[in-house]
Amino acid sequence: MRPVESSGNGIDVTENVEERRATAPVVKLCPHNTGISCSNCRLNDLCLPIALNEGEMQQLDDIVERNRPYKKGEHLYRQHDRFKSIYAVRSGSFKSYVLSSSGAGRVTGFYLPGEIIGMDGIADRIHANSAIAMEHSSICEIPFNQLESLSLKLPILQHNFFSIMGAEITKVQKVHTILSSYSAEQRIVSFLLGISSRYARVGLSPSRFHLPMTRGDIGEYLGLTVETVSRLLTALQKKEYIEVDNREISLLNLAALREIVGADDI
Amino acid sequence: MRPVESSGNGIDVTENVEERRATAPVVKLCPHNTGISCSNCRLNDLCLPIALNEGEMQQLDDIVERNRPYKKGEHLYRQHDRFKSIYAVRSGSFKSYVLSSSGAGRVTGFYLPGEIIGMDGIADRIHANSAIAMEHSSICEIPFNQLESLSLKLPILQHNFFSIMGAEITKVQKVHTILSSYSAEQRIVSFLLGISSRYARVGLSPSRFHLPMTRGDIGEYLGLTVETVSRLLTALQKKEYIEVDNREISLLNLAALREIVGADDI
DNA sequence: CTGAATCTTTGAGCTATATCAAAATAACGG
DNA sequence: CCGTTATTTTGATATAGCTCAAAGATTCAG
Repeated sequence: MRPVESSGNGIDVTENVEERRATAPVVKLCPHNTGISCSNCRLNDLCLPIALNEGEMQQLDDIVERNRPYKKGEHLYRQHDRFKSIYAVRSGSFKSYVLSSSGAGRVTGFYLPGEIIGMDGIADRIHANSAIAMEHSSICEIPFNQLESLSLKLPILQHNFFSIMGAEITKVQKVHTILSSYSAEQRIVSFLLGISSRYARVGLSPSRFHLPMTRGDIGEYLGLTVETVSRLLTALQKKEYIEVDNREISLLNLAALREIVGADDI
Repeated sequence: MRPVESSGNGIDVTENVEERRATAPVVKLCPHNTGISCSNCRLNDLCLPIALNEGEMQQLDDIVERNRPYKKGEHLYRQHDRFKSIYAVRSGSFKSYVLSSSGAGRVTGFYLPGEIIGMDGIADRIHANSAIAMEHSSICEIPFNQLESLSLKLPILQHNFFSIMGAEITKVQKVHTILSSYSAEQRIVSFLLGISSRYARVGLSPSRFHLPMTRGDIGEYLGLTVETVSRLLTALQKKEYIEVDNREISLLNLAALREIVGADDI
């Protein structure tokens, strides 16, 4: 009944990554591996190094720190920590969240492979969020001061980083629109379509994927309760727009889903 | 009954700016004036030129274009326009918004003096929003390509712009939290406190200010209806936490307002 | 200054989503 | 493998904020 093995043990995720890879060339490397470098990273054409030549990429490579993998539940940084680095997700996934004084945390973002996390600390050198691994994950740490220095020497790198920050602004603004004007159903669908295209970006299937986050996380992120998230996933399944098997999601009727959010979404 | 003249004619705003100036040194210059330069701009210590020396500021000045003022309702740029520049608001105010295919626009941001608008186009070189003057306003246009080039030469400028973009990310993420977890009352109060501190930043009174936007704009921004915005402003007035006279707002009980949003806000 | 258009307020009722409760399922540490 | 804990689902009920409606106030063009 379960079509794809769940990622419980933190290793099979890696296998899924290769297994579900769609179009991009497959490089046979464990993505958690620390022996990797930017030039042989399968994500280098959608990360900081885009369009850098070999020599430039080498210079970037020299400042990147590839730490040990993070276990599920480990923090990358915590709210109010001094900001030191930004991080590129190499494998696995993270969520960022804030704790309100009233106790309850609110999820502010999800970060999938090829995405940059930590930019919430750039402005005032203090992280505004906490970031935690949702599964066994690995990252490339890029010390920000060194990135700034290198960006002065490599115009393309500076340009790329401006673009990455700009994309983050656009992405968060999009969420603003979703939260301020979409119904619960539209939020969920928009979320699923967003995850889908983010997986597609790194060569994974856009129509069949594993959600690394809980229903509760999704609810916090979208401003809904767990119950509403659960009910709506069930309802969408009943309509045969999606298939839900715990955290495995299949998008069965893309056209209908796009219709729900109104075509200008994602 | 009306303590401060409304900004209907687009000129008295300027007068209010000087009149309500609190602590920063007053430079007697019409803020709409085009003869201004970064070095004598009263906003230069909270805009792009922070910490630049005279020579550096001159170089920045050389790429800044100071166009004619914008009349209320004029567009600075429109959704899908080619991205060319970012803009620093020198006086007046703008709002950014997106149009959904379903017709209704949604306000995505408000931009007050000393703030930068237009970063929504950096990532893919197409503006994701439209931007429109909410009153008679003037801006400094900074062509982005030239800003990038100059940033390679002036480390402090590069640093400042990274910080400004980082601040935009943090600001929009904050709105995410507000929309996903605050009640209507908390949203309104948070909004008022936010406007207050943004005015304070440019030396205006934090406790008494003019709202340049309509109730409808506020509602779209906060994911509420006009009616709810209106009702809640009335209710807050009834509690004597604020005083409302059309678009003139006085914050009467800061402590109570902060209590409502839960202390960790703003 | 005048009339039209826009914005704001207020009321009455409705509904989408929250809340509360509890059972069913899955994940996890030992 | 097993008991515990966390997550997910489902149901019943409550309510915050929406919708519809209409009057009042303000702004704006001419």
